[in-house]
Amino acid sequence: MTRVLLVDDHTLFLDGLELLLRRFSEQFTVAGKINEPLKTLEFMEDTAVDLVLMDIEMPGVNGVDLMRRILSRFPNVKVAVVTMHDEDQFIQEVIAAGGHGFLLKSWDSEELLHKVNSIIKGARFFPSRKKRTHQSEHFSGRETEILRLLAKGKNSLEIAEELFITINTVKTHRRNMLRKLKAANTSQLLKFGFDNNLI
Amino acid sequence: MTRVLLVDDHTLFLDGLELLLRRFSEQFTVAGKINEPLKTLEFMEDTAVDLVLMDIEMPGVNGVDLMRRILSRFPNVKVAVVTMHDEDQFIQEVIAAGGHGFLLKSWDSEELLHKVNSIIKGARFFPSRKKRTHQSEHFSGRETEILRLLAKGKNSLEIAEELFITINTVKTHRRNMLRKLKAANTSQLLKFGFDNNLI
DNA sequence: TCAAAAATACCACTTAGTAGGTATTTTTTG
DNA sequence: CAAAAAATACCTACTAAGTGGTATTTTTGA
Repeated sequence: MTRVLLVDDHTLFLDGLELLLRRFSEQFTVAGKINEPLKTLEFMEDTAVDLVLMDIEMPGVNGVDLMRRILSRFPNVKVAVVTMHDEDQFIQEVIAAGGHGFLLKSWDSEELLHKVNSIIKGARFFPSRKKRTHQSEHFSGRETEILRLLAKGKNSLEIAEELFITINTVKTHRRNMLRKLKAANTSQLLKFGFDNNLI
Repeated sequence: MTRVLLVDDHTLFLDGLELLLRRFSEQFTVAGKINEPLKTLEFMEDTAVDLVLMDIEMPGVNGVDLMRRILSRFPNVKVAVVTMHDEDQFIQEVIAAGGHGFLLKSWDSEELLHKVNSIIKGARFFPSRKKRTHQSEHFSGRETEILRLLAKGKNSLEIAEELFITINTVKTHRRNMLRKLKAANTSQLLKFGFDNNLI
């Protein structure tokens, strides 16, 4: 018997997952459904669970951070993310935080349940990174740094002064980022940055 | 007895809403759950429904357009949107399309069910626009529309062509947005848009 | 109905960004 | 160590963005 704790700011997600777990398998009990992510640890102090399924994009809460705290306080609990978007940045962070899986809300019931089962049995599941490598060669450290300053609204000259380099260098970095993304302008670059949580 | 049709690309949403409707009220039957939005009309030709609850942000499908087609073919059916984001742009479009309500997935079960009940009884429900005026200061509908196109990486000329206005007008709108935000460039504007869920 | 807000439009000018090429130095890594 | 990747830098030319001013028409809300 696997006791599952569901954490999401969306009631519908909580209900949906509960129904899914109950309908397709006798193996699971829903130990709790938590609407306010910050109360997760508090709940777990009182109630034993084997698996936490949590969203990662929740208002006012850093999902990865919460996951880290859960794993640090309860090292034997398995924690998997169930989320809307399969963004590489998140996936990497969840792996780094020691999470046990990265599942997508868009999957059908069967696939979702199959992955959850694998995780219970000790497997870890993460989407392959193929998307990222074919989507873009990734940005270097300096490039990402400049991207973040762009997102703050700085222009090339301001960035140059802040990084103690010339405006020529900043322009070269910007051009290289645009080329890598096949983007025509900074707006597309910023959208990529926001979507992939680089900013 | 109200026959409800659920339309969403996310299985979890379909299951969640079904559970919600069944648990809290005897009044509803789920006439169908549709995972592929394009098959909605086909389904409705065969099966009578009283209320359609549909997502509006679905890949490859224009939700507002689908709503329009449903209402045009079945004028007596009530159609409400249930979605993640309460973007004013969408709300206005749904109102214009003749929809009966705009509900948020983030609401708790009680609130959601209450609104659905009101809609069944003939009410129409849309989030007040107060939030917009206080949240995003003062961007007009047209301004927000242009902001979204900017976030897609379009330049002024492309936006002008898409909206059938001149580039001068686009530039005026952009200038007005920058002025309202006291922003010096489009990057700051985009950051504001992303941070405030306008994009 | 009437004033305010929004949407539309044009001109002239300055500044910043984009595109192409090229090249050196530093750092990383197999 | 040697090759590859990253960071640095400069040049020219062209394009798009941003600034300031002004004005008309349309829509909205009290």
